Amino acid sequence: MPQPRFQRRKEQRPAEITQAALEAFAEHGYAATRVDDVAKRAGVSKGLLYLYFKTKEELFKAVIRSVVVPRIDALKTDIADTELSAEEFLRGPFLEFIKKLPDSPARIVVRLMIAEGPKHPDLTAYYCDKVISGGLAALRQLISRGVRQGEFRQSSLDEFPQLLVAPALLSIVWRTLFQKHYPLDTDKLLETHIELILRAIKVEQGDARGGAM
Amino acid sequence: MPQPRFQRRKEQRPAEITQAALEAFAEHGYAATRVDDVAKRAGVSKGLLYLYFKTKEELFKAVIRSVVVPRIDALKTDIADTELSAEEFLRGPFLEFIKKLPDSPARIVVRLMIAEGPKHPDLTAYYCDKVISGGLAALRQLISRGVRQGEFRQSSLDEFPQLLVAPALLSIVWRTLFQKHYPLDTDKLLETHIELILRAIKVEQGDARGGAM
DNA sequence: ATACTTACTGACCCAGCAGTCATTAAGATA
DNA sequence: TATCTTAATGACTGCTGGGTCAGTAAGTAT
Repeated sequence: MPQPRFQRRKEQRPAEITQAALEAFAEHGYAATRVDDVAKRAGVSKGLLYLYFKTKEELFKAVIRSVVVPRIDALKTDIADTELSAEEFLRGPFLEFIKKLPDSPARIVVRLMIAEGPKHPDLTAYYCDKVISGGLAALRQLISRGVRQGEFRQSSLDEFPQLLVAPALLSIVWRTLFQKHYPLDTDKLLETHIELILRAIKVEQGDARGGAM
Repeated sequence: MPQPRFQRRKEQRPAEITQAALEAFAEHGYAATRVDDVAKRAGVSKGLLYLYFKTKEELFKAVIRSVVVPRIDALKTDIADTELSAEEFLRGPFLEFIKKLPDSPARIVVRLMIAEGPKHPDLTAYYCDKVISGGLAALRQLISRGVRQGEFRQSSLDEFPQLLVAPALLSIVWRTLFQKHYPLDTDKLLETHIELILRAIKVEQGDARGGAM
């Protein structure tokens, strides 16, 4: 009794296809990936793919959205709900969060957004709104809390929360381009960064804990 | 009397073509740019372009090289030759240097490298060697000098000079993607960053810990 | 069973583009 | 001026790959 040549699985198809597309885009980038290749990876015909996604561009947007939404929501609720002090949060959950980025699908999304973003203004606006504004607002809130509670001195950091994540972006880019030519311990880099920032913004106590880092 | 239909200008052509290509790539990215469009921008026929560059990929590599080489050399000699103290150098020439990046062709090169780098290992190796290693070594040297002369305390920063330029990378990316949705004063961001880093690594006054560890 | 709906297939179409080459004319040489 | 070299042209080609659609068969209702 032969296997049926295919199964009808209307529900799962879109997710399977975006997952396959993510992998293909990760390897070749958007422009150089053939729709046919995505379909093959998903174990599906090209025709079916076009049944779920009107164009290659629509597929691209769906891929970005599928990765982006869950992650940023996690960080936002983390910051809102935590019991930790601002410093503890930065050293703990926040550091863990940015450490994971360079090996997560976020890496692929960042590369895709940088490469293709300018050609897709609506997608960029969406990304800006969902990821950037939301994420930065959450960080700003965290820093303000630190200032309010006397942990941190007043500084320009709450005007530029981007500075907290800049090294994460660098780590992501490094991983995609240089890691094998020029290895970099991104975990340690990110730890060092948090350490430096905290040293710069913490209110000085009389403690003069000036040890090397 | 009509203008001659074209002029023979063997010397200038390559530079004109790479310049045109840079502009075209900046607008559409590498893959989506047609060679014909580059030729038109350069005021030249496609055939001529192929006389100077064997393939589109060769043209791409030439573009990257044409932008990258002069800039990084400038920074390296600056650091080697300066009379300034390390702190003065960071606040002065270095800050100026990274402030210029987000509006310079470097922005385009960064985008192109992130998008296409993984597909061109030899180019990435070249870039890594010329730009990254060189630039980072120069920065490491600057920091070490600061430590040696008692300006800076020993820190992990000289292990990760990347942290000095991470916000510049972020500024570049921000400019290419979000600037019009979500304006950012990158100059001020970079100033803030230098300020924070210096506060973190400067030996505190009255603190006599020198170079020895 | 039988009829019916629709998820799914894959051969096909054709626009668009990298790369070629026979031809043209700018400018050097004498 | 006549001759030669080669920078420069642009029409042409072959192929790649996005997108289509007539047909097929999996599942469902009766």
